[in-house]
Amino acid sequence: MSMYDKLNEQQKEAVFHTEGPLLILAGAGSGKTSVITHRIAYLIDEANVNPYNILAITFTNKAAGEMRERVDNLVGFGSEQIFVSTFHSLCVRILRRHAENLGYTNNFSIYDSDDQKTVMKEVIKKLNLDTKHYKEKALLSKISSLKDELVSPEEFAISAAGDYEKRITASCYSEYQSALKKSNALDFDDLIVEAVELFKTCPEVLNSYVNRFKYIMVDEYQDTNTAQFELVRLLTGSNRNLCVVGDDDQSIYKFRGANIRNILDFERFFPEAKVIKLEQNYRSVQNILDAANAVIRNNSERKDKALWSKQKEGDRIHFREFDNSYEEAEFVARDIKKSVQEGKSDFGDNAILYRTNAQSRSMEEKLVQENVPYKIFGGVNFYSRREIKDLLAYLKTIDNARDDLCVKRIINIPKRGIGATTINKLQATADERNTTFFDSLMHPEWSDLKGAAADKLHGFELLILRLRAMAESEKPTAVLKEILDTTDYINQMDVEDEEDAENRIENIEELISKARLYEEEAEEPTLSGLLEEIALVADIDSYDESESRVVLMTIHSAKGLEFKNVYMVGMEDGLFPSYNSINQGDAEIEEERRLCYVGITRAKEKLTLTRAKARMMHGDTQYNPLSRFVNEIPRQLFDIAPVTRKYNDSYYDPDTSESGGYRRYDNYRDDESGYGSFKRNSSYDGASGYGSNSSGKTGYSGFSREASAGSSYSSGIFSGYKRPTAYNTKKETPEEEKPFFTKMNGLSGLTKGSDLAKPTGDLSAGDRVKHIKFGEGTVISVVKETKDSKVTVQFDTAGQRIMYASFAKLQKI
DNA sequence: CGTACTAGTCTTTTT
DNA sequence: GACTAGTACG
Repeated sequence: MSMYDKLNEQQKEAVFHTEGPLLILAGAGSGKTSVITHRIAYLIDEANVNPYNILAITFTNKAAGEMRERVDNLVGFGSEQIFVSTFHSLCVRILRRHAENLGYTNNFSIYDSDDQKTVMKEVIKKLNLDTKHYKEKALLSKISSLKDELVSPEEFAISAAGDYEKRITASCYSEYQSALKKSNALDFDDLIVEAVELFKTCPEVLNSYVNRFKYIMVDEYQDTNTAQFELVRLLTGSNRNLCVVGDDDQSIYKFRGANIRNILDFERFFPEAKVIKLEQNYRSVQNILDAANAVIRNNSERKDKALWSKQKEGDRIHFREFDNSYEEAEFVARDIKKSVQEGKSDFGDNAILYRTNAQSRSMEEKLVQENVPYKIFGGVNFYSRREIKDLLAYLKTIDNARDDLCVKRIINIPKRGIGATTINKLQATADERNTTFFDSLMHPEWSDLKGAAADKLHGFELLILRLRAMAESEKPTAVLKEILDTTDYINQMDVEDEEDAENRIENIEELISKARLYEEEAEEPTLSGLLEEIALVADIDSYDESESRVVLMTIHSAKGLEFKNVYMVGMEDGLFPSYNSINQGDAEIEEERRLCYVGITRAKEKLTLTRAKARMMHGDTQYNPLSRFVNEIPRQLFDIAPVTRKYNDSYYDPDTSESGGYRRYDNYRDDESGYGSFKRNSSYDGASGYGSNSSGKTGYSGFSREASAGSSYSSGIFSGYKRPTAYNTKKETPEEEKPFFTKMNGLSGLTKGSDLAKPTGDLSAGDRVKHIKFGEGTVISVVKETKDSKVTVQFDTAGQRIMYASFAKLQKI
């Protein structure tokens, strides 16, 4: 029996079709990954294709790794030779090699969105534009979509000629590009655009890649934009062995430039293309599939498909409605806990999916309270934390001398007495002489700076030069440690309190272990390589399905994943679909609907939809009607059907209406008394017994993004918590490598003011206490330490925790 | 030059 | 409500 026997007819057809263009329309859960990996195996084993000639492009690094692993299991050897990568890392690899052809050096920096903003802000200033009217974010998003469509600054300038606003945008675009180029930097979009540019201007370079990549596969093809398509088209060359896999119903990245035409027009570009539809779903039970089909049916622009399954009917879809988001979260947390306790699932089988990252907060709070282990993906990026950005800016400065942005970021970190005045002078000189900022600071006399100011600059210059020399021979981690040592960074950080300091130190440790991991795994570790890897990771890349923790993420992030139990929370019009899409029109609603379809089809066995009648948004309470998508699901599929209502029902009265009515959206924003903005402040929260948050000013700020159940977390400050991290938690730093920071005075220099050591009242064993996050509990023991007391508390619902009294804000009751 | 306070923006989604 | 950038003042 061969490994291809378990494939169905359509899947086999796709696997065995090796020559010529192939479009696979793969419905959700139709065994798409299996087809891709088997096809690669078939190419290697049966069609005698050299693995070296295969290129597979995926959406995330995680998907790339998985694909390689699965191919590895199918073919005996050679899978490491396959080039599996994301669009962005593929382009970086190519560009590093040929950067000179485009006027960059091969150690170019990659700018993230924060960097982009900084650059654009300077552009706006330089062009003397009104900062009130011209927002860097809006300009950047416009520029980004131009790049997605491969429109150059010059081309856009021509098309903008007659339009004043457009002309302004055009000049910003052009200035922004030259600023990047001067800094030897590329933004995310440039990676693709410049690779295409390279191929168009250097046919011999393109040729070398066409010769190498004789067989190309693109996963999640519905999410490619015009630039990415062009790249693939060029790479395919005359080989024409391009296989793309996608599902137009799962296209959810239009806002990022994804062009649905790429899928709809594939056959126009490749008239000889074979098209195969995979319509049998292997993932979900029939009820879930029926719900998904019922929702997506309401979209008009789609390739016709009919998902079917041989699976059993399964559970009904669960629907629950709550008064507010706290009750919603509490239900989900308890429902998961119950399911695990009854042996129906493992924590890791459960996923909580939401439309916006902000919704993770209330979920997190209740999960902590119920002692449910979880992991949140997305949200604030690990690498955008201040201390991490600082250290990376040092590394980038060392790596790429032309990166003005980074130099300016760290020139006064830690404080060296080099202020805005000096920086402005140096920048002016740099502009005048058309050189880099660093060059300018090496010659203070150019800017008429002497005495103390010049000395300080000289000191900084020497530091960077020394570190740069060190980087020539030493590993990135050694350089990183040297930076921390010489700048005394840890002790110089200005921190809010000890907890903040702990947080940041852990983040820095995390960065070091990430660098160490990179050094161990990379064939040829370099500083540029490390920085590149950091720039291109996604949070989701660290998802490990073998971990026993509830997964929290946006529906966008969940694409491509599957879970036994899925909770889709916040099913409210205004949240999902979002206000923006509702105001914009049908195309946007259809995209939201596809998102809903993606969410539903993540579930294998159990799908639970929840909705809160009242929800805090932007600081005030919103009363949103039930999501229209829930109404699109036939009521017989639910265990408890939602109260149906018509779209333009009478207006909503929170006091009398049982489950929310529906009001038209026309100008809801202008009409203060209208839909959506009933301010009732804390009275509402108070009534439901969840008002605690308004009093504690720290609110959730000390909250972790990762937690684990059980008592294994009983050492270290703020036990029970792990800091936010983008990394695989399985790879803990080995114990013996940890003491790195102990030589630096630890925390002693960090503690600011005396309020930290102030006792929270004398606690002793047996006292009943209340904690802002864990609720009530009993003190087990109190251990006095030099500055503080370590208190062990047995919480009624959140298990046993050890915490420092002064930070825990324990209230005696 | 550095700090502390204020005002504005944000929350739709991300490689 | 939370975070950030910008500004006024010491």
